[in-house]
Amino acid sequence: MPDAPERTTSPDEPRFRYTPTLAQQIELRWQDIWEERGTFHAANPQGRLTGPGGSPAAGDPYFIMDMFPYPSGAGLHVGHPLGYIATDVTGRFRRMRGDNVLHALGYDAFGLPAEQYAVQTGQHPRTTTEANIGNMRRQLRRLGLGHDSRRTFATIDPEYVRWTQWIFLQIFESWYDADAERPGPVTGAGDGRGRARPIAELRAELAAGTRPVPGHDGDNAGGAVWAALSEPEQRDVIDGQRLAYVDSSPVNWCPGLGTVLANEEVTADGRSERGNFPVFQRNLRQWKMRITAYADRLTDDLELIDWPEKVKSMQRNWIGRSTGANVRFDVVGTAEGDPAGAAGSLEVFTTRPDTLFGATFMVVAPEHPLLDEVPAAWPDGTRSAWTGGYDTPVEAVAAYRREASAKTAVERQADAGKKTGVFTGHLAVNPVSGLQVPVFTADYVLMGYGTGAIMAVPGGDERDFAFAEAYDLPVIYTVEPTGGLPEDHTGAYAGDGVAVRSANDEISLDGLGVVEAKAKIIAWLESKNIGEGTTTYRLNDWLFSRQRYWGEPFPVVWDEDDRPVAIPDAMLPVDLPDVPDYAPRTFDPEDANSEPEAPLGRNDDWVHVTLDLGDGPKKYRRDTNTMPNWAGSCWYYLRYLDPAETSAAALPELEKYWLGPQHNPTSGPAGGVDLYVGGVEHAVLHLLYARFWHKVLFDLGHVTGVEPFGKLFNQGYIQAYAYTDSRGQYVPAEEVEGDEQSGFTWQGQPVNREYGKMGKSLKNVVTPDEMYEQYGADTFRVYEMSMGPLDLSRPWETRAVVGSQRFLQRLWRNVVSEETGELTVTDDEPDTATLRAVHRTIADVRVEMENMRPNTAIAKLITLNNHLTGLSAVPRTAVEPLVLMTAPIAPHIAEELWSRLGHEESLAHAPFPAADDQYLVQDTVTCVVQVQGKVRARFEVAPDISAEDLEATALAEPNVVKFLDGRGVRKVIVRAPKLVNIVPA
RNA sequence: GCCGGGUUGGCGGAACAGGCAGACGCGGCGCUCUCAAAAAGCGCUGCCCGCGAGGGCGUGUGGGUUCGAGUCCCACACCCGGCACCA
Repeated sequence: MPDAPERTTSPDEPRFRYTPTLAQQIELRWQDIWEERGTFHAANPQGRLTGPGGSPAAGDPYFIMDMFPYPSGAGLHVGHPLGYIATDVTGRFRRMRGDNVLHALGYDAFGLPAEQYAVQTGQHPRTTTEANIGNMRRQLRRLGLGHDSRRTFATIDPEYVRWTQWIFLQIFESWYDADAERPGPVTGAGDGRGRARPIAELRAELAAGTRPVPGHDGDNAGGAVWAALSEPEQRDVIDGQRLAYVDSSPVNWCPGLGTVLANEEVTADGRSERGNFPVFQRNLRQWKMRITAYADRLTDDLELIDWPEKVKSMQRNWIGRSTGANVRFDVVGTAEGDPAGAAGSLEVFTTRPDTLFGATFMVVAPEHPLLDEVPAAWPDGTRSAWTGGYDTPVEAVAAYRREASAKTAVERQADAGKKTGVFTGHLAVNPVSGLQVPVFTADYVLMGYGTGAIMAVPGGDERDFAFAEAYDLPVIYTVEPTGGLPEDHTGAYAGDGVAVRSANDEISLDGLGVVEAKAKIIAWLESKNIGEGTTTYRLNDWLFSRQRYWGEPFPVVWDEDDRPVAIPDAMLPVDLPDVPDYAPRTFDPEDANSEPEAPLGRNDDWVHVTLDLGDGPKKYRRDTNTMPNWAGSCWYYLRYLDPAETSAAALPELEKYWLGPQHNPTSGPAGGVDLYVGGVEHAVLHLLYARFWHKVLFDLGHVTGVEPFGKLFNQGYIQAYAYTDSRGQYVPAEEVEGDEQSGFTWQGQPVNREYGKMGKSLKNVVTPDEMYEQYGADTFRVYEMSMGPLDLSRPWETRAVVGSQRFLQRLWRNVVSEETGELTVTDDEPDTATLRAVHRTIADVRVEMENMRPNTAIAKLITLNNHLTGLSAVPRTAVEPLVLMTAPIAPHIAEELWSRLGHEESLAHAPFPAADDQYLVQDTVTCVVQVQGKVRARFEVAPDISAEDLEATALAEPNVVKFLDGRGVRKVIVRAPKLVNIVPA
């Protein structure tokens, strides 16, 4: 039986009780008043955006931001607004403290789900997306968020797209000069060198001959080498240096979605994060961004920002910096009739160059180019176990490569640890020992990391050891702990120790520790020009194109030589064309050999154009890719400064004021948004990409700080229980009865409880609209904020919401008569106990709010409110501070009470109460007496009691005497006035 | 395996800097008001023993430091999240 006692106003309920109906009236009215008065308008230091009533900027700028929503068609559930309420509470608090608070909300509206939803409903994505934004705006407005409505926008707005494309072109028209001096803070081991510079400067330096021509030998003095190149050759050189570039390399192709994806959008088991389709590695010509040029700065500058350690470490891991050396091994032609002859050299990356003497074989990834040619016959000494049963290396390698490419990421992962591989027939020369070592190919070496080849040191690496064991390869231990390895030692030794067996005629590492040995061998390798110290990253360049309709078109056309040409700024934005069909061309998810087909290519008139880009009308082909939806979220914080600005993405003066380094007392040297709240799911996606773009913009002089987000806060998620019946079907959660002890039932039958997300299919969704209806927005806000600390995930429990409602009802009743609606407060002086309670609460609530702990702030407000409830009459001077302190959390009821208390101005800008110290001192405090650490007595004493008096009083306590039980006193610890601890003899 | 976070009543959670464990809320129990119920108000509510005064136990487990440990140190177990054959 559903038990749903609808809580509506019953006839005999007092007329002026704070009911859901009244709450709703109050809330809607104040929302209109705020909007009319522009209460939450933040004032820019200059220009058209001013504060409430046209006021100029005053107070410290404080920029607070949410990760903006993606307007899906599903609507909101009660979990979504959690972060928005939290930022609103903080913003309202800071505003009352006198800060100039910038808080607004835009919409992240391009992307796959919006497109899929549109395809499903058969409407244009713009239509459905705009409808979704409208719906979401309505639901959020009802929450009473104190946003500056003049500053909202969506990433699909043509003016916004224009600047997204402009930033793309800034990146396209830049290159990374690793030697250029860089302004701004120096972090990590960095030398403050390396920054993006305009391509025009590169071209000028190449022409002037002050810089060698990349990829072309010869002395470019006077620009001779450069001048000798043809114009197309020059353009190829330039295009190869751009921070946004097109190249053909292995990318993630997802036939099920019909698009390529960035590494960050592919899960560890090789599937698309969205849709969970298989992803295949394919060589395709695609746009990339040279994020790897920023790998060091992206790692090191994490020191400058106040972010959760978890997110910082996820970014560090993702970038995956490791230092070591590249070492080149000569590869020898071996068998007679080997067509390859001397096959040149094989370069490996190692973090342990000090173990070079222990390299007894080598391994290259199956995709490694060395395998394109292998010896025709097995060299002498080839063991049968190495050949995989094939007669020639050619067959063996071909078979292994086939096998490896057919393996999915899942299989590859499942096989991790189990070593497979095959001898390639190649032999290489260990440059320090002179030994010829066999070159294997095995899939435990990845082409995408380092050089795709390793020197295998089975004595020092577990994986190499496992391979050596499987293929019967020699093991040399070159590092031993002091005292040597035990007789029965088996497996690799990867621990600390000193080098042994590591000497030749020219160099000896023996006796050196790992660190010293590394330095020495690197110096030696460099002197012989067979290797050098280097740093490698797990991070790869960011794949930036998508074969989708619903995204920003690239502001680039291709000329008749098939080289990219930027669209001039004045011709931006490049709008999305009308196409007959905007659905992506998707394929059988398993069909790795399908080819991406961009929907923008379906409009010939749009694709093939004649444009005058400054050198007369010419024929061009437009780029038919679109940008990933991360593009819009990479810079939206800048647009809040003034979304209507037409001369720049963001005006420098505004950027400096709101985002620059030290723009307020708590802003750090990197500057950035003062508080950025959102879920942790974007740790290596949006948050990494946005930092990258920001650094490019910094290098090019468009922003003054090196980081976009000074402080990041990850809010927890609201979870919910879901229930399944005996067949495993979900049943409506709101109709389930019972509890943990008695068990849960639905319509009389026992059901199973699960804990997790809220979702339609789980039949446990609770919507904000239901909460507005049944309790009002203020109660909903109080409940969400009181559930626990903001960074913790916790279960939603609708029946507990009533506690928050009772609090507000009691607060209402402390000011207004439920019977008559008249004000009930008195102008009498509060008694001392009340004054103390008020000022204690003020002092505490300030601290809790400063530290973003609304849950404990609410607890203290409730305590004060309950104290006032117990009084025969509530003094105005006691309840007014309470109303003000409640305002950030429950703003509507607070405004209403404030206005009924006779104040004409909104309290949104009223000063937050300040505690008067004289009421914070108690005239008595409770002293606790412990005997051996256990509390045995307590009594009231004056706060300034002397240690001697306190000790004497404590020792005289009857219960203390009883527990001392005649034993003497060994020691007395006195912490006047609160504690005495007596240690018996 | 590595990295990050966590484990406190029936439930969500408090506890500043090592000093009264369990604030506040939900739920539960009792009382007041009421013809009755709801709402509201008041009181109690960690577990165990005891009529009571009171006592014993108690913050995942085991040890340690300390006059005193939820808090600090060591070891372990379990849970959540991330990464994972990254050379």
